[in-house]
Amino acid sequence: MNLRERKKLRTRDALLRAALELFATRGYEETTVDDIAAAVDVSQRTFFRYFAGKEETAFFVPRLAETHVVEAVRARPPGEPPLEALRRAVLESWDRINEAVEELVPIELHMRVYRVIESTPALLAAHLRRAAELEEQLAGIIAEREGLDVDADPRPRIVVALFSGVIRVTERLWSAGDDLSLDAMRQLTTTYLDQVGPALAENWRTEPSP
Amino acid sequence: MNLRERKKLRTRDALLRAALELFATRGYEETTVDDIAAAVDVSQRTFFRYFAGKEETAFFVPRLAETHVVEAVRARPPGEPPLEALRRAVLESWDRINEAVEELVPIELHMRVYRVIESTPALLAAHLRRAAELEEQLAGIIAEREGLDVDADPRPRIVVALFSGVIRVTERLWSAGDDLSLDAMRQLTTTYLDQVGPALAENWRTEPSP
DNA sequence: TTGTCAATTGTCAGTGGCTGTCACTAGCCT
DNA sequence: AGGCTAGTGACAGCCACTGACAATTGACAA
Repeated sequence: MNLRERKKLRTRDALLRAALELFATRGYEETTVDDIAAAVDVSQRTFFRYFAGKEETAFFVPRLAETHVVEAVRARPPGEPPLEALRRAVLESWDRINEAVEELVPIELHMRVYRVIESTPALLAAHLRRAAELEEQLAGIIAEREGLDVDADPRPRIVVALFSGVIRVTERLWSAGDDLSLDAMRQLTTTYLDQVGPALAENWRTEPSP
Repeated sequence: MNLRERKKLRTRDALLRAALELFATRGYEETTVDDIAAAVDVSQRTFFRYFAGKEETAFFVPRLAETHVVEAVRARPPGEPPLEALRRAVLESWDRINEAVEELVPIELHMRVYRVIESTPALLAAHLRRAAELEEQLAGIIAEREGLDVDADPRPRIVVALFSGVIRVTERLWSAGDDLSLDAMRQLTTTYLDQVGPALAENWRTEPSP
């Protein structure tokens, strides 16, 4: 790796960390891009050469997490019922996610930023839009697993919608609570998913759609 | 009603209609607030005295619809199972929604704007955030119907999350399709809800939570 | 009517996010 | 060593949005 490229990475990471630190302490709206650039001693223009916008810095870490979740779902054994696959994938991927995140920024910082995301209207909106895109991706994967056409059979999109809905609820509760540990999240998620599990058919194949 | 107040309403409606017309034809990002103000021949500052932001004009009509849905859910007989109440409330409220909308702007225009909302990232994000707020409201109503505490029992938030997830999927499909009629929407919604219905317990009370 | 008061509006100036342009500098490669 | 190019800073400009103040317009009483 070049000196040039190393320098670039260092600048990007510095910008990222400075931004997150400022968001977590001062708040998102209260932080200007100039503040971030100044904290790293680069021009505002340079900031925009590394990130498409202020928002992107806030979602840099979540993006990592999403990637891992998608991979985890893809890695699930094909025999597993869809909802089960989603559940296990999510629960299992968190450990690896945590590792990957820690390499970039302290998890503790990410946690604080996550709370900012949930409590800042503009960021929450962006978060939900990203979640919607993830849903679309997952629906595609589920459909493929089951050998279905996403646009012909409603079920892939529906399970994913149901599943994501529950995840959203737990995310919100978790970020609002005072135990921000991984275990708390896992606990909350299983509890909430268990409220739906018994109510959903275990296997589509034994119950063909009309 | 005063001349003053009548004039105000006229200005607001003119701004609203001009904005929606411009969004529908030119696109949201391509329309500046100055364009909207100019179309009505008022200053940009005046626009911001009627609407908190450009976004608000795009969601003026959807806000109406949300109000009606909430009322429709509130009006459901208490004996009805939660999911059933939500389903009927939504399906039944559309007629009244359509009437109320038509008094403000041509429905056809609203339909076109809705497509713009779904296809403009910034608007889609805002739409999802609003939907999340609606969910919270509905969860409260459901909890009250069932005599539960929203924060103690997960079920209200979960049904609403599941229900809303399905509605979102149908909204997207509907707005992407080429039949923008009410009947098409109703058809799509019932079809999709029927895919979940049999999979969810009919009544919580016969199946107490753990 | 007319004069006074209050609401509505326009103008102006300024902030913050974001983009295009251009010249310059620092690292790369031969 | 020196030309090439990626990365940067400086500057100008667009757009959404806000605050402050002055001008205008409708409301209402004398």
